[in-house]
Amino acid sequence: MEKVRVRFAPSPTGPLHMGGVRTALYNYLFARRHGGDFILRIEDTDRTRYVPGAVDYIREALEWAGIRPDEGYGYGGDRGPYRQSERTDIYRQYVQQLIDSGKAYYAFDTPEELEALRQEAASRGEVFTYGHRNRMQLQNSLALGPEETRRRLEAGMPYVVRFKVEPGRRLRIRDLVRGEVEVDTSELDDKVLLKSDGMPTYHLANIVDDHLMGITHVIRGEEWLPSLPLHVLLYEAFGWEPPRFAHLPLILKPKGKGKLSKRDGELGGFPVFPLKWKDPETGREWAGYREEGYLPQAFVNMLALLGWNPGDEREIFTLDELVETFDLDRVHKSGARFDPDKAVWFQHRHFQRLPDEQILELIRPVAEEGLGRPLTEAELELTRRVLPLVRERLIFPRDYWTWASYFYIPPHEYAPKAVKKQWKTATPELMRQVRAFLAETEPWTASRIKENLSEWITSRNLGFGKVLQPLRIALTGDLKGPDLFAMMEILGKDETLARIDRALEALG
RNA sequence: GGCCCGAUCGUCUAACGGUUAGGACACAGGAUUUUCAUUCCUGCAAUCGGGGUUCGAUUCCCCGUCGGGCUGCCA
Repeated sequence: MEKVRVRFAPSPTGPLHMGGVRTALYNYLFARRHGGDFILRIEDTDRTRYVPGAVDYIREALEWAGIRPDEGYGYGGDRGPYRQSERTDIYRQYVQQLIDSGKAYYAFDTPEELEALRQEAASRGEVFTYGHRNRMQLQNSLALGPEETRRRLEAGMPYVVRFKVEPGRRLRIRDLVRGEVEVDTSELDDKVLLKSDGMPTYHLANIVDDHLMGITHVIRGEEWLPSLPLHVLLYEAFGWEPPRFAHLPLILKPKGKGKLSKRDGELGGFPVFPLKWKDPETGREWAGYREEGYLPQAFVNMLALLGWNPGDEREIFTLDELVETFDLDRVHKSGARFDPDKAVWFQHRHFQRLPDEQILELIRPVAEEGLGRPLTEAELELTRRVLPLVRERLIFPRDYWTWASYFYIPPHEYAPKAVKKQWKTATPELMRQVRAFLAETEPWTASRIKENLSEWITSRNLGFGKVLQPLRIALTGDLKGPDLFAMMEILGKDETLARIDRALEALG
C-alpha cells in the first residue's frame, strides 16, 4: 500500500477563509488518519492578484488551528520548491511535451479579441467557448499551420498554450465523496495551460505538481468539480496515473443564497476568517475567530462537523479524536449552511472543558484590559478565587469581565432597570438594618453569612428577594451574577459594608 | 443559457428496503437558583413533487421542481 500524500494548495490572494481552513483540515485529518503526509503548496501563478502578507497569514492560520504541514512551503521537503512561482521552468518543459505530442497548441488570440467574441456571443444570448467547434476559425497553430505559427513565434508575438480536447468521449470519473461523475468531452473547452506571461494556469501547474510531488489524494472544494474531467484528461495526455479525487461540499451562507463569502460576516456578526486580517490596500479590517476569543479546538471541531459526521452521536472532538475518527466516506455530498449559533455552542463546550489554570491564563489579559494595567499579585489571587464562581457562565474569555469586573472595581453606576424594579421606598431603611447586622457577622465566610442572614430574614418574615436583590444591586450594580454570599466573602466585610454605604448615598 | 453536482425538522445531520424517522443547534415551556447565566427535563418541528421497481420505499430508477457550483490568459 502506497503512502498517502495529500496537499493543501491555497492561492495567496488574500486571507484564507474558513472554507479554506476546512479544506486544509480535511486534508490534514485524512493524512494523519492514514499515516500519510500533509503538504502545503502555494499556488501563486496569478501575479496580478498576489497579496503581500497572504502567505504568512495562511501559515499562521494553519498553525493556530493546529493543522501543521509535514512538508511544503516553509516546512522543508525534497520535492520542492513548493511555491509555484519558483517552478516556471518545470511547467514550460511539460507544456512543450504536450505541444510536441500534438495535445496542446499555440493560440495568438489577444484578450481583447476574445472579449469581443464573448460580447458578441452574449448579444446573441449565447456563450463563447474556445474549443473543438470553433478552434479552426481562431488564431492558433492548428488553424494557422506550422509555417505561420513559426513566423509569429519568431516575431515574438504573445501567445498562450491551450489544451486540445478531443470531443466525443464519455468520461466516467470516480470521486471519493460523490461516486461516479459523468461528462462528455464534447462539452469541454480548450483551456489555457500556459499564459502569455509565461506562467502556467492552475490546471497545468496543479497536475504537474501533484504528479511530481507524489500526491495520492486530491481533496478540494466542490468548485473544482467541473474541471475534474480536464484534469483527468491532462493526466492521460502526460501518460500519468491520476490520483484519487474527493470534492468537498461547499459552506453556504447562514441566510440567503450562495456560498459563504467574506461579506457575510459583518452582516451576520460572526468572523469568516480564522485570524484578523487587515487589507494592505484599503486598510480595512476583518474579524478573526482567534481575536474573537474562539479556542482553536472549538473552531476546528465546528469546521469538521460542517459537512462530515462520525456516524454516531458524538459532537465534541479534540483534533486528535478527529484524526482517529475522520474519513472521507462520511463526508456529506450537499452544501452545508453555516450556523454561527452552533459555532458559539462548540466554543462554550470546549471552553468549559479547560482546566482552571488554562482559563486563568486566558482571562488574566481580559482583567488587565478591564483595569487598564497589569494585575497585582493580590488581584491575581483574587482572580483565582473568583473564577470558580463565574467559570460556568464563560463562553469566551472576554465574558469574564462582564461577570466579574465588580470584584475589582466597585460599581460606579446602578442599572436603572434594576433599581426601578428592586430598590423601593422601604429599601434604604432595610439596607441600613442589613448593614448593621452584617457588621456583627463573624467569621466572615460565605456559609456563615448565608446562615445568619437567612435566619435574620426568616425571623422577620421578609422574603429573600426583598433583601437579597437590593443587596446585590448595592454590591454589583445590577441584578445578575453568581452566589451573593460567596461574593460577599471574597469582597470582604469592609468592602461589603462600604458598598452598601455607597449605594445608600447614591440611591437614597 | 449550457454543463456538472445535490435534496431528511428553520439549521447541522443519523437511519447502507422493514424504525413510533434518531441526535444536536435554535426556539418554547418547566425544574433548580435570591437574581442572571449554567445545568436538567419536556415540547415544537422533516423525508421537495410526480411516476415507476418491490410484499414493502427516506433509501433503488426516471421526470419535474428547487438549491449549489462552473462556464476567465482567477484560483
